[in-house]
Amino acid sequence: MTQRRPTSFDIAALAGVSQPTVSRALSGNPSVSDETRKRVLEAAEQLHYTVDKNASGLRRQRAKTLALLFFEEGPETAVLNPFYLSLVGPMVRRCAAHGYDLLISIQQLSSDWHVDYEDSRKADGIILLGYGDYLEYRPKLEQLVDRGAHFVRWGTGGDGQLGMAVSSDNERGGFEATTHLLQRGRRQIAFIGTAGAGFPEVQERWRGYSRALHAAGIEPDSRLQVDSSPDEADGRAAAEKLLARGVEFDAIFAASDVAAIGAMHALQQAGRGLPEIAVVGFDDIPAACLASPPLTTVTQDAHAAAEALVDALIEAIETGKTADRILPVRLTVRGSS
Amino acid sequence: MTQRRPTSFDIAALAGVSQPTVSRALSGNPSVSDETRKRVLEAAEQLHYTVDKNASGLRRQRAKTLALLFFEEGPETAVLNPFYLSLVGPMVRRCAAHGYDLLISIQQLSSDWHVDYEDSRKADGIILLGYGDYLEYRPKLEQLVDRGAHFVRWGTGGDGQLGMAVSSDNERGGFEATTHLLQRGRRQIAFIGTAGAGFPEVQERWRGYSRALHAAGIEPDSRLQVDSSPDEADGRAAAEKLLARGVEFDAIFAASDVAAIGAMHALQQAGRGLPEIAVVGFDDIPAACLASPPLTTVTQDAHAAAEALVDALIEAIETGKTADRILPVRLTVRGSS
DNA sequence: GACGGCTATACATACGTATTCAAGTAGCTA
DNA sequence: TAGCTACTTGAATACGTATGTATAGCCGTC
Repeated sequence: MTQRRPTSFDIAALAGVSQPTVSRALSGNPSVSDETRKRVLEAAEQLHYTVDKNASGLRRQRAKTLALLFFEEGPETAVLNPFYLSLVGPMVRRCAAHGYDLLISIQQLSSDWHVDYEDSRKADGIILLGYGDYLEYRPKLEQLVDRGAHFVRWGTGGDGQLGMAVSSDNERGGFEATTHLLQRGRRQIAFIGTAGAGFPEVQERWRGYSRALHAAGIEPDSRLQVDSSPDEADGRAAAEKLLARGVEFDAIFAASDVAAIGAMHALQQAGRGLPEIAVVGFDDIPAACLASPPLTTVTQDAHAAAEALVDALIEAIETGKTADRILPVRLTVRGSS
Repeated sequence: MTQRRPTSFDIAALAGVSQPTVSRALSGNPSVSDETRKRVLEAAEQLHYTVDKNASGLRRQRAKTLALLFFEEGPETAVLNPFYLSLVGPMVRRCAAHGYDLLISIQQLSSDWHVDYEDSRKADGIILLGYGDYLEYRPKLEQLVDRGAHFVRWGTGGDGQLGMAVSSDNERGGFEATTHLLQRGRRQIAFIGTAGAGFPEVQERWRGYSRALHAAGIEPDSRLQVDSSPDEADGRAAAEKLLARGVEFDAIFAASDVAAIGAMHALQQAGRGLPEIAVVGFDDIPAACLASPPLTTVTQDAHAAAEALVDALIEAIETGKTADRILPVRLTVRGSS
């Protein structure tokens, strides 16, 4: 027997007040007397009343919901980036703490995602997660700005980029990882990752790597750099390429954990794993400590990242203030170095 | 310059019809003439009109949204189960294909999650993800049923359980994994996992394991079974316990990948990894193929699982039909066996 | 040619909330 | 006691859509 769910009128009747008073009491409006508020809350409790999201959103033109947008370049079957996935939990919790819901969506780059969410009032703001160069998406971001939409993206900010950005201190991470390897006595440190244009984060990591080498009086050797996307097979191929080149190297700094793990596999297969060649990754995905040896890596704090993204977006929505944020990183030393 | 977003009245004015006609034209109501529908669609396109979710949901008392509910037993910092996380992507896509949105939420077991979602009309149905025994939550599920809520859960169904269930064929998976090890010539196969009451899935996997042993004329040995939760450290501890018992064994079947990887680490540390002791896991989490050696495991098809959950729930919402679903599993042989 | 049946559209309304505005009450001063 | 303020509460309304009911036009039939 499913009875109709209670409305604010039912609460009002039970508490002996009017519907507007119920609304005010529940939303914390200070003009309601303590005594009345107490009666209303009791009535609401008793009837298991909860505010109707649709009605509330319609009335106040705000959904109290954020949309999390995963960019996707490959086919539909692609696995989502594990670091991004690890942000989901903390984001949901942070949203809940602010009284927001989180809506998840995956979008092909080619689609009309820019009209989807903000427009249909399902969400008050958008969190964009996707590797790559945001310049490519600039026209879409411009549309968002035109429509007065709020959004944050994960990635490097600065230099005329649109909207807010939250990112790790990639340069610092690259510097620390490389310095760590130098301190371990490594001298010929290879870099796996696509440091070219279009991958600003990897580029920053490379700059940190380069700075650390210079600080130790070493000139970066272009023969020790191999392009690789964050992908196990790609990392493996990159390491094989390095081995095939015949250039001596005693360590690898990979711009992503997944590539680092692939590289370790290739090294082990060639019989040149530890202690001959040390490996350091970047990201600290959950699988990093499951690898063997467990991967030394630059930890991006998923909690901090998730909270910064959510906080920045909600602040923009509610106060209009916008500011980029750069999060500290930390080297996590495990067995692979 | 952010102008007001267009409503169905704006479209109506532009197309020279009434607002109801716009609504009918856009929702595919057959009583609208083709000619009129065409004009309406053009006008909608021109103004970038999209239906207001809140108003629509309020009017039709349906949100066109599903809620994905992660159960959580530990502290707030706990990492979400990787298999569940890998369902998120496919679920989102499947929901989108049905015209639904997906809302994500994490709930402590103790909280009032049962009133949250369905009740506030944020979602038309709930997908429950969480290890453990649903009997424990029975009172909450009963409340959901009482209120006429729709929900599916991932886990074993049957025997008087409430609501719909979708699960892998756990018994079959256990059987295949064990048979595979037997075919590889292994005879003393240990089982890592809590097979007792309260963990019906693990229990089923154990039954498959047991059936395979019997089929080979082997009696399961209770000294070869160790409890373990799906956790790296726990799996490691379980393997150490096995080693300490001094009972001979030449293979391990672990009821979860994470425990299997932990066990492999313990074995390697003790110098008793491959080829001495083979390991097979269950789940096929993304990290399984990153382990070294890559883990042989029982693959639960995340795509199929996600689609089955979403399809079952939407069918229940829209047609009222409910039916449990059991998904086939498949052994993925990698290096660890 | 009147009437029934059919099609396509318009009119009116309801969904449940939040907020504006008005009104009522009590407390206080002159 | 009149008048003013501060504090609560209620009445009325709007948010944008979907749908039940009514209406207008049209065709065909006896």
